[in-house]
Amino acid sequence: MPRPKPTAARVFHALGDPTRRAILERLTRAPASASQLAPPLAVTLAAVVQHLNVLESCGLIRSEKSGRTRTCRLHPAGFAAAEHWIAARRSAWEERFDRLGELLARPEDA
Amino acid sequence: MPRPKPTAARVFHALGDPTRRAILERLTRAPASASQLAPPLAVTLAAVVQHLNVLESCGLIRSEKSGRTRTCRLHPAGFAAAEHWIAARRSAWEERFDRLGELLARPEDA
DNA sequence: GCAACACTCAAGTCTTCACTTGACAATCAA
DNA sequence: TTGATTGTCAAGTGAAGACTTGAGTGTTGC
Repeated sequence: MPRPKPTAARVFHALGDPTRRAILERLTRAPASASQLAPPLAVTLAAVVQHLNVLESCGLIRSEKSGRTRTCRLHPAGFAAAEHWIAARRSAWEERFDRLGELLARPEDA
Repeated sequence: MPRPKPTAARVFHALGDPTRRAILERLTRAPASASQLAPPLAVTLAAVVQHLNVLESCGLIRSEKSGRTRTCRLHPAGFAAAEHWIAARRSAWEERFDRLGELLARPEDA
């Protein structure tokens, strides 16, 4: 099970797919196995496993195998990577906005 | 110019593409026109415009045309949608985590 | 007016990727 | 041991979408 790195790029790509988002929504409620996740999604077990690999490879979930079942649970590292990316863009935007406001508020004595 | 709605689904799909993320990075520094954005991206102007349409349709940027040039700037609505989605998942996860901690910390007198 | 510019639109190509199928491995339970 | 369960692997298919090309529209400046 390769665990490359939770970069924002990988995370956003992972979050772009509706099936994967549905899996994450389900896992916010409780950990689950692949065979538990598949039925409500109307896809094959094999497809679910592929999605789980994507999610795990970018740090959004962790899974551990005991016996023949693989239990998956949310992992916040991937979420943090995405949040940081967004927050950085947002703060840069707000900073520029503030500077603009300052400029506009300055008394026009120039 | 259709402006459907900044849903998290649309935003994550938009953020999943590296070229679009590069455009957003560029726009955090300053507003820009399509022809200004294209050269460093090594794609056609037409491709850039397609990306801009995607970004605008999910609320990540706004653009206004004056004369023959279309100026694009970041717009925080789309970012907020994505942030809210992540925050909701994260808080649900943390709440469950807290309950688990409570359970484990409870004196084992049962 | 005319040429250069900035963008728009409509096909069409080509790659990526979500999904399925079918075979296989490992584990559990009777 | 045997059969059912759970997951893994390897192709292969089909659709979505990123990108290009080429033609066209409106704008600016000479």
